Amino acid sequence: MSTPPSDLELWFALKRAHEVVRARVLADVAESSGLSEPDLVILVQLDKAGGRLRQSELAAALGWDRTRLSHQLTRMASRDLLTRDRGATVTVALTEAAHALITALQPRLESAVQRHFTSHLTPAERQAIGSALSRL
Amino acid sequence: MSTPPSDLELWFALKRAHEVVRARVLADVAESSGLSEPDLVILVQLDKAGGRLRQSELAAALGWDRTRLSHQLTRMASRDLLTRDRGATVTVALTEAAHALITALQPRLESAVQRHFTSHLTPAERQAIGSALSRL
DNA sequence: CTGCTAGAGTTGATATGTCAACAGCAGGAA
DNA sequence: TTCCTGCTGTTGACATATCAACTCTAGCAG
Repeated sequence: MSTPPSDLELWFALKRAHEVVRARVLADVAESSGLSEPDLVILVQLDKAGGRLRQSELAAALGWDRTRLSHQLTRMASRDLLTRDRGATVTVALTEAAHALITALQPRLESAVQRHFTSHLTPAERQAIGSALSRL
Repeated sequence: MSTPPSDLELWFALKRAHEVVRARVLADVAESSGLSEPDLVILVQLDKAGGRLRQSELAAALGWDRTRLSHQLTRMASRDLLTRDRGATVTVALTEAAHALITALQPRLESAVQRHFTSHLTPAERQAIGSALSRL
């Protein structure tokens, strides 16, 4: 019934909602694993790819730039979450420990996302959001 | 036609879309004003409130915690974008320069948001996203 | 008055994100 | 060969985000 949101209001609403959901999901993840958001997305991506990827492929899959990824991988390698094999190109691989961690974590992550995000959507909203996001 | 996205995929899609749109809008804003994202949201909020707010009200309006806001305001005050008047409580006010800046910037910001975000949505998607976001 | 408590802000340490500059290397063109 | 050029990755500087610990002040109970 209230006036429909302006473009700007819609944008700020998206930012706000994203921040809120992100904070809640990450709080769950951090509590059960000690992993941060960048840790998480990198481990999930590597796991999905079978445990190893060329660094540039990882960057492309995530949509990250080289610098950001390089810094993050340096920090993660220092915590023994992954290894870097340098050749003409660099290959990143999960460690045993990280593989076990991410395997155990996935179910919790899915339930957290469902609890804090998708469960609040109607089927129509879910469909609309899915199609809109895939287009952006 | 492809399988509908899982909860997790929908979540990662939201994160990715948010990052992409954010980067494009901010690139436009930064080019025309030199302002960063936190600069922008704070200036917009202050401007909307008439140019001054108690620091705690600003934090509540943005959904930011005290620490984050305090650090950010310190950096912005050092660039003469705002002033802090301390009494029993702290009042934050736009400077002349910042008010002029944000006034001139609003039209560009709206067009950037429209160009990079809302113009890609169908009316139905827009409606669904608006209602879903307001609920989260 | 003393002491307690809650709210508001600040500070310092550390993690993360962004930018510009650089290094190394492969594949050609000259 | 030498010299480009593009691709990949690193580094250092700085901006931003997060966390824990701290100060300060206003109330308020005893």
